[in-house]
Amino acid sequence: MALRLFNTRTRTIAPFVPLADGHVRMYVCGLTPSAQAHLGHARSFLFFDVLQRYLKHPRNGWRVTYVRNVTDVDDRSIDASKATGVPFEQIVQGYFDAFTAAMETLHVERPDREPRATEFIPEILEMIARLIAIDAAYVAADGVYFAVRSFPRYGELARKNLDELEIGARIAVDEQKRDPLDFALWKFAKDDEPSWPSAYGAGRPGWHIECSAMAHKLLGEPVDIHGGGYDLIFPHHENEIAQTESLVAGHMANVWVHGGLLMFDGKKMSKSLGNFEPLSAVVARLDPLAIRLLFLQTGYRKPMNFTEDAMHAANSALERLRKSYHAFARRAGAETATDDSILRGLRERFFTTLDEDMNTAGALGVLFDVVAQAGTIADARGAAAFFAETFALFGIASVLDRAEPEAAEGTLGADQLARLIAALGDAAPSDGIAAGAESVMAAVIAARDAARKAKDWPTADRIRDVLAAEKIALKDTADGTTWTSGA
RNA sequence: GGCGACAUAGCCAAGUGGUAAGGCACGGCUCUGCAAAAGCUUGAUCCCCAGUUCGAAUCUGGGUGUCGCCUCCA
Repeated sequence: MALRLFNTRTRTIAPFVPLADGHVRMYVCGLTPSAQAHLGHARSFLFFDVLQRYLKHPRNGWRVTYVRNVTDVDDRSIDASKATGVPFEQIVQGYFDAFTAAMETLHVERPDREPRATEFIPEILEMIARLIAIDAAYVAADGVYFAVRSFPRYGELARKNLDELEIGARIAVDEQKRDPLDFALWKFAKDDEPSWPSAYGAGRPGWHIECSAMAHKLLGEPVDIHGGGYDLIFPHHENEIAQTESLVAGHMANVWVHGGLLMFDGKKMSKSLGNFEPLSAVVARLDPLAIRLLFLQTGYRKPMNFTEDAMHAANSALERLRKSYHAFARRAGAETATDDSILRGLRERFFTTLDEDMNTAGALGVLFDVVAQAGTIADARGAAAFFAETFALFGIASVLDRAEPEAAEGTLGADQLARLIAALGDAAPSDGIAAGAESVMAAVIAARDAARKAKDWPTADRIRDVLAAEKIALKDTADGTTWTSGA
């Protein structure tokens, strides 16, 4: 068994083999930082991150060149600039920095290249010139357009028919275009808009040509994998194909991979609907590793609804995996190496499951089978190593470094301390509130322990009730009693 | 209006022809003086109808519902 991937162009799952020996070239359409990034972007880039990790994993052992572009100039950022007076470069940089920081907390590895559209203006203009030369593009009053009718295979990727598209098209009819579906390669600047000079007039690149030009320049054709979200299939990727394949023989990409969209409240998370919380805020509020786990628990091609309930479930699941790993690690110290067919079987099943179109959810299920079969697994060291390996693959390895939860945690307000001291009576620390939460709680716990030793259950339980009223929970463990405050 | 995807236990979800993984929650059990924590553990015949097949959640046809694309969008 080896890796198989679903190819949007053929709509089938087929074995994935790098075109160049042992080297995978992957181009993923990245962010347009003209607004806050959201969890939907994270889901998509998280998936390609895991894919990229797996391509490099010893199981496949390929070298990967991963390019993810940045569309650092577009209508939205220019409009925002006009409205606020802030240069568009600054607006874009701000959103991009926030996005990058969030990606880092999510442990999404940085692609090898993150090219920006504005750094490839010459390449873009060269491609436009070549398209004009073969009559696939033409100059109109407000820009340069690609003539979709010049490309016979237009619509092949999205399985759309040009004539049917036009019947229901909601595109504003533009007299300057030869066909309503023609799209801009170059947009002439109005008044004082940011622009770059060109043979046709000062302007800025259209979105689609950027990716064609950057992929061509940095990776060439065909790339092994061209990816993005499902919403990019049409028109973005269709247009990229039309542009590039008008100029080069064959396909621009061997496999087209598209990630399912993230929904919120039953609707696609999107800039236009604005139905999302900024990614930077989400990442600060929720455990980024639990977010990763949550996304990996659903097939990457399926639409997925984001809910707080699912988030909580992922938190618990992640915690369970972490605990199981630590249990194996503790056992591993004492044992002599063992050959373990059960563990080997589970490991093999993990990878054959993952091989089938990156079935991370199924593979995760195998991981939980390891947890469930902990008792029958003899090779604890091997199990710990297997966890470390798979966690690294899924980008959640750092959860293994997390220490066991603090024995005592939390802060208490002065009023809370005062009430506790009052309840303690003679057992309270002599310096009262000044003693601090730790000392007061130590006294409380000592008082309860004394009562428990004396089998004075009513007193012991009363103390716990007093604490409960202050939202303080006690936990009796083999090593003593710990407490936590708050929700 | 056109094109496409999805519909599995309370919630999330894997599984594409041979008698339904897993996670979370709930209930039960173990352990605890009790509780908490921890560990173990019980639940589904797969939206509806018809068909193909020895056999279908998995294939075909018809419904119903939800979502996406057709306009910037991962």
